[in-house]
Amino acid sequence: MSRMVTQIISTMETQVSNGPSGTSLPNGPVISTNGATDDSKTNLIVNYLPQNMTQEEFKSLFGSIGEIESCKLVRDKITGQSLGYGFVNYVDPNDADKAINTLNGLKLQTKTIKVSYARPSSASIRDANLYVSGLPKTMTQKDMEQLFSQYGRIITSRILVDQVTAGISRGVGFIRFDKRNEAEEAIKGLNGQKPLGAAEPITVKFANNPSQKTGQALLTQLYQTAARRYTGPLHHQTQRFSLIPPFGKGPDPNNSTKPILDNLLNASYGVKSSPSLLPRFSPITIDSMTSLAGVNLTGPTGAGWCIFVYNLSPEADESVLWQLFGPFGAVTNVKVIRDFTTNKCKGFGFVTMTNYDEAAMAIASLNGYRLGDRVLQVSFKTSKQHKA
DNA sequence: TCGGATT
Repeated sequence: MSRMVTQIISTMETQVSNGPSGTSLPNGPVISTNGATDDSKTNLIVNYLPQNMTQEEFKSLFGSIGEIESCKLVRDKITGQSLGYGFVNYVDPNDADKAINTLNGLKLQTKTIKVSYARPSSASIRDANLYVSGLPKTMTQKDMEQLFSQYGRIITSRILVDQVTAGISRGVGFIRFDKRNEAEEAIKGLNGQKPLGAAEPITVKFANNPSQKTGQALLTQLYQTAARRYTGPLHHQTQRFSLIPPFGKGPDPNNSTKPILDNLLNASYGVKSSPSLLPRFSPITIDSMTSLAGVNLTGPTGAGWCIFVYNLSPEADESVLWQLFGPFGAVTNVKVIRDFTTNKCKGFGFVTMTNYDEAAMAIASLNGYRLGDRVLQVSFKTSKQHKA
């Protein structure tokens, strides 16, 4: 990769300013009487950035609004992976306001970015984000906020919803408090407790960093994107498995916009590779973010299409699922269900794929596929364990 | 023979 090595930024939600010039320019930073800069009207936090957006793309997008004093895409200290958020400090408060008005809610790939004023940097607001699971499906975001608000000021909250069933709660969500100690109190008070009228207790814990996809999921998506760019969809394995024609050829009555959106829906902004046998991955910089800005992605934006895989051997592991499903398209997650005590596979697992047609092709091809001495049963996951 | 979930 020839890309300039971007700095690895700590996981702290802090903005390190390049510092004021020391003189007060007409549109320059506001200097308070004690000499500290007041960034409250110029400094923005940007959330839900696409996983592979680069510092350069980030700066390019927000620089299109006005002069930037400093900006940072926040990355994992160890892996260098984007944590999906960043800070932009404008010179002119009017530009900060303009950025919120024009860029908040912008859809980029599968994300809808959030642009808002950043809170002043402080140690006490770090690690104040909670992950909540086991929520009753009927509980709304407002209900959840009400439950948690007794412990402090809530900055953000969210309940994750199922993409296919049009917004049914997945029973998990997030609550970010203003202060870490408020979050700690909420864990003490609510973890393992049953909300009023709920049948099951909820789990409340500190959240992981955003978008911590497995490295393998990222690699798989990169591979898919790169390979398809030059050879079209991988169908060598499809042909081995079935007589179904390769997908991606000819009109697709179910999704006529797919070719246009293909690059955006997949993991990369763009991957160029030499047309050799082994793909090389060298990200390219797109010239203008405006090409992305005009596109509104439609359809599922959530987890993807969940596939149930039955009749795996007790020894099966995640890698077999990656190998089986990866050739059909973008796989975002695989899971082998294991017995808690023996740690052996219970005979089934799940695979999540981004695109419906690829998931359908994988199912059509892999259902009935013989893996060792077993015949797999593969289908879309049902919502409940009842049979048809 | 259909989990656990990480914006």
